[in-house]
Amino acid sequence: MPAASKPVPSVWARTPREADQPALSRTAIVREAIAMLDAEGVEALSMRKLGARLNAGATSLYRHVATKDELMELAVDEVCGEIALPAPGGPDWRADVADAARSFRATALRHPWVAGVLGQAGLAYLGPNLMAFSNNLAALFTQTGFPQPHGAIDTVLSYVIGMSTTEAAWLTTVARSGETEAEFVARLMPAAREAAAQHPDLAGGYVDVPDPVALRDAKFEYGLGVVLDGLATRMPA
Amino acid sequence: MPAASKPVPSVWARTPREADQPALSRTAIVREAIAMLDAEGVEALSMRKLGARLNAGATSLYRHVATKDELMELAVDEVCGEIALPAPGGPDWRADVADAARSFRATALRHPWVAGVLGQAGLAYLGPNLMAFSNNLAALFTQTGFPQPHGAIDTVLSYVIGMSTTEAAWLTTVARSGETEAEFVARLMPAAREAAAQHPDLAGGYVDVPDPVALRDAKFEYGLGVVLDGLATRMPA
DNA sequence: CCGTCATGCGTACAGTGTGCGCACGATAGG
DNA sequence: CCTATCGTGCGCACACTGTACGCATGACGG
Repeated sequence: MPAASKPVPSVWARTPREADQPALSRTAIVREAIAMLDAEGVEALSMRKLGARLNAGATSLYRHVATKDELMELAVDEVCGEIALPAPGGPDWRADVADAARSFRATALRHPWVAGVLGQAGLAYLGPNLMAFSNNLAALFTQTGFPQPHGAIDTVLSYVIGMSTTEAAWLTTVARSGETEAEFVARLMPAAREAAAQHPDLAGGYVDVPDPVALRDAKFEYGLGVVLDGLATRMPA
Repeated sequence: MPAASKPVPSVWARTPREADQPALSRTAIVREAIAMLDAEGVEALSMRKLGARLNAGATSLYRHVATKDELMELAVDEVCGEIALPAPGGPDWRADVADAARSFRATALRHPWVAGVLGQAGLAYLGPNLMAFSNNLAALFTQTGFPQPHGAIDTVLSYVIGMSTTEAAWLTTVARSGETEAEFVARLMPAAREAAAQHPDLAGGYVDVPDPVALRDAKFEYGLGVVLDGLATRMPA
């Protein structure tokens, strides 16, 4: 019988589809992709592994998602939905912009892959949540009569994306080491100091840090203050 | 004769190694890798294609380079060597920092892959040229008695990296379209305007741009001015 | 009851990074 | 001069990637 060449041992033993599973859906796929990205980073996400986590084959995902790049775009936008948007028109534009920036950083650090992907994609991602964030930032400036709102948006966004990308990359490296951030810093310090010996003006950056998290927070706040001060000088009285 | 099973048709017909070729070397590999990255972007670089361009097999490269990641690190640092470093201690720290920032942006746009790779790697890249650039920036601040030089460095770097990454991603998208930047902008404008209809505060950003290159230059200069102004308020008189 | 259709999956293809071991030319030691 | 060693390049192989194609299955509307 040529039918015996089929890999199925018997037609009668077929499992009649596990219908209790919520089946595949675009939102479920995106949700699980984000979970994988958060846990293992961007290069650990493959369509096969993602399918396996959803009790599905790799190619089944393509019924709901055109391509892996599209999936990444959806994941990025989904994560951007976590950014808190301050209500525009408040009395203190400075505080509102700062809150938006902090919220962006916080979600970028919660999902350490998103800043890098977002930066590399540039303006190609036009998802609703990302657009809403940009628009919110714009509203914060326009509604207070800022002269060049688009320059202000790009300036704030560039600073925040640049800082968050660098920070997220650092956190990824730390996470891969399996140590706490403080341990990792302590272990790297001698090598860094030796490398900085050739570059005396950098040496001041390699002092002992008792609380690396607080230091990163302070660095971000410092730069944010610088940017906002610079913008404040361009705000008419 | 079992020797006939060898793929070599005859031992006597063997080419005696083309010794005129400059042979493989780490610097030649890195140089050619940069050329490929500039021409076709980061996802078009494969060890096999790179080997082929050097008249070599893929695995031959591994005699000179431990891994592809290491090759990328070498390429990034090599490119960072193109950044012009202003002499520290000049009378106008503002102009010097601005020159360093402009030079960084210029090389990042000449090699549109480098900003993204650099951002994603964070502080993991400690090549000499990158260290020299950081140190130069540090020297520009320390030698003028700036109070928090490391905060200033991180602020400027974050802004410049963020802006350059976004710009480079945009340029990559434009290049892949095969059109000029002006054509590409014109073609995208209707879609962008329609998308911005839902986001009225963004609408002002989608006006006709006669000269996109000049507009990007102006945007960069605006943000750079903002950052430097913010830093200037922290400089003691 | 019988198409039609959306959905999942098995197979396959071209391509990736890279470990392994062999073959070769040059070079040094007897 | 012969021989042992060594650096270099390469062929092969492995595990893995994204994704195109076509079939099987069950749900659903006529």
